[in-house]
Amino acid sequence: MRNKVTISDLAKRTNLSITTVSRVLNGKSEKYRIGKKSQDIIKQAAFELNYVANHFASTLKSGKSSTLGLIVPSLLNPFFATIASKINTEVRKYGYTTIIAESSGDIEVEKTDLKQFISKNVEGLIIIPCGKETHHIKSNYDNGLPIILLDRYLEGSQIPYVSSDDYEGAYMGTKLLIDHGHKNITCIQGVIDSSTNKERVNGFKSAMSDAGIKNIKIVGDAFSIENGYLETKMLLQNKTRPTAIFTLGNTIAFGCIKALKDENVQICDDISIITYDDNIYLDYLSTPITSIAQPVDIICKMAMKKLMSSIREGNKLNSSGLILKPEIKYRESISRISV
Amino acid sequence: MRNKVTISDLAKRTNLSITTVSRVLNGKSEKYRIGKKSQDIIKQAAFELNYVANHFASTLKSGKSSTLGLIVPSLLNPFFATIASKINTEVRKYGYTTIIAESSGDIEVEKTDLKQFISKNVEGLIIIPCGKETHHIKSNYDNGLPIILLDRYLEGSQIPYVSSDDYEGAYMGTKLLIDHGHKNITCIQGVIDSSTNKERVNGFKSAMSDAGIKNIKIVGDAFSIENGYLETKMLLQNKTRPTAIFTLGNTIAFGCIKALKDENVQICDDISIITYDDNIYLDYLSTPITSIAQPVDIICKMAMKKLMSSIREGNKLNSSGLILKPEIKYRESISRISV
DNA sequence: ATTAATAGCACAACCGTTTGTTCATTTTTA
DNA sequence: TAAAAATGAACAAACGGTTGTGCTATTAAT
Repeated sequence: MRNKVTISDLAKRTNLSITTVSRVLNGKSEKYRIGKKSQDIIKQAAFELNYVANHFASTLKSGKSSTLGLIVPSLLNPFFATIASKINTEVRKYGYTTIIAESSGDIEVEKTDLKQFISKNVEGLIIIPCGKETHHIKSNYDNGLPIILLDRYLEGSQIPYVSSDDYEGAYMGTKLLIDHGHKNITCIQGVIDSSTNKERVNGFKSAMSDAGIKNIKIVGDAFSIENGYLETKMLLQNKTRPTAIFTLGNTIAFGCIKALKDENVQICDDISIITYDDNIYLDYLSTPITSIAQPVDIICKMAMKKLMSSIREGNKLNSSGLILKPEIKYRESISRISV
Repeated sequence: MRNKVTISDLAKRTNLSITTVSRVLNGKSEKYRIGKKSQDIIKQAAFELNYVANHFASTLKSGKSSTLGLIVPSLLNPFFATIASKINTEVRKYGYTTIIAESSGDIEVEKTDLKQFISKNVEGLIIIPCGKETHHIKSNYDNGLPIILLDRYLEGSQIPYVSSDDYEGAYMGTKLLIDHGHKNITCIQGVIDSSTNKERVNGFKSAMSDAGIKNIKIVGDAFSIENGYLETKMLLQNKTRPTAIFTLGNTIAFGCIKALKDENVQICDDISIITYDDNIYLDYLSTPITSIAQPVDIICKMAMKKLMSSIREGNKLNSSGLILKPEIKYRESISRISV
């Protein structure tokens, strides 16, 4: 089996002590006054032997793992994959490493993942929670582990989060539809328990009420293609079809689009569509779909900034949420209808 | 700061030795004849204190990290994100954990990632190599670390891989175009150095030659939307446009589609398209694009099977490649033209 | 009633680092 | 020139587990 070169190999080779080698390699030569010559010898040897410190040993001793844990529902969803990727590159800038886990939307898996992360001494956690259960997260947060929630927050948990203003976004989207003359709008929602969904639904409702529209229809229960597909299929059975559909997530949107296609309903011409969450592929569709885009990039950067400062300065993250403004990506899926 | 409960906390609490606690918690009670009563006491205590073994300490001692490293070019590309997700869930079944790194297509990053993985004692590596450089990987492989390449292989490296038959796939795709009467076909390729690309290009060429077509046009140099976009734009400038385009990757395809749209060229009617790599979104396009789909699921499962057996039995992976058959996903982007 | 076997558990070394402290030299200061 | 300060490097104790081996009480065998 492979035999890794250890710090003591370097010590032997250079005729210096393990201590000295460690210090040089950790950039503490100054602090401990290691001679320039010794430094060079050690560095050279480390290079020649291609030495890489055993991460476990150093972490065990120092307690610093330089590792952050990220839990996302699924990488299959491009929205989350994008977040994972951005967080990943962002983390790298700080000299940290990310370990990624997928909860598959299963709270039990999320708990297991969390435990694994803890056992790996992660210094901080970025979580897109998949349920409304908060205890497993909260207990670690209360214990002093820096944690930040992304995209969704956990009600009443006091755990800091960064997300965009889902209420506002949904309000904007709905208003856009209304301003185009739509009154008969159906909203296809995602996981009912999620904060994200709740906010969006509220935004939708408010916009409708504010416009004096009484008939508020909300259907669905999952952020999935299937949900979008099924609900749309059912919608199309109704005697009076809606003139517009607001899907609260891009997977839902794609399911909806599929159903519309199945039934030969023209997007925009027959039914207008707007969806929450942008997705690059929305642009390539037969009819490009207008969307409410979250500033994913900023969200990730902000989250990392907060998290890292908490880790570095050891100050507890203030439990407030940071909410960014979403924006509309105008495309061609909304028609203007006259009453 | 959070103070984790350690094994010695359990020992104290149960009035048993650290040794005994460790053995019980590791399921070695039988082997070391620990009394039933002690077992219960220990398990109970562990449960109550929510004990999680320090992963670093145990790995350090045992050498077994139960961790696999996965390096993909980028999670932004749904194809790779899918692989990451599948590998991730597959690995979980084996009781292992995956750590994911993105090389961003940068060989230097790939090297750094690799080093990090090594320092984390990964027991095995799954890599989608981004370049043609092989040394950093090969040296670890030769050292006895189980490594398996996915999707692409490294020429002359003898490192085992699992991929689909790119030559065959490209041949099939090209033939499909030819069978529909196309002769003037342009192929937009990806990274020229990659094995994947080479095989596909060869498959394309062979199919063309076999059909007696002399005029073989190949352009492009990256698996990116931009490359697809730019090359297509240029193609459209030519006096005689091709009647069909074969894009060698789905990102390229999307770039191509965008360009076509820009120039108001109708897919299928004006120019036929087929692309390598399936993508769920290909189905939602104005004209659904026919593709050569790799059996991603099987590829991931096979790779894991090989890798795990090598890790478990300690037998060196035989350096052969496993090549699976791709298949055509028929959609609506190819027109039949008469000569 | 002895001795041998077995059950039940603890000792202590070790995994590869980090780090407070100590020790020996050399240089500076008075 | 003796004492103080600065320089350069090593000792040894952790970190939190794992594991070969040894020790003591029972129980079984003779």
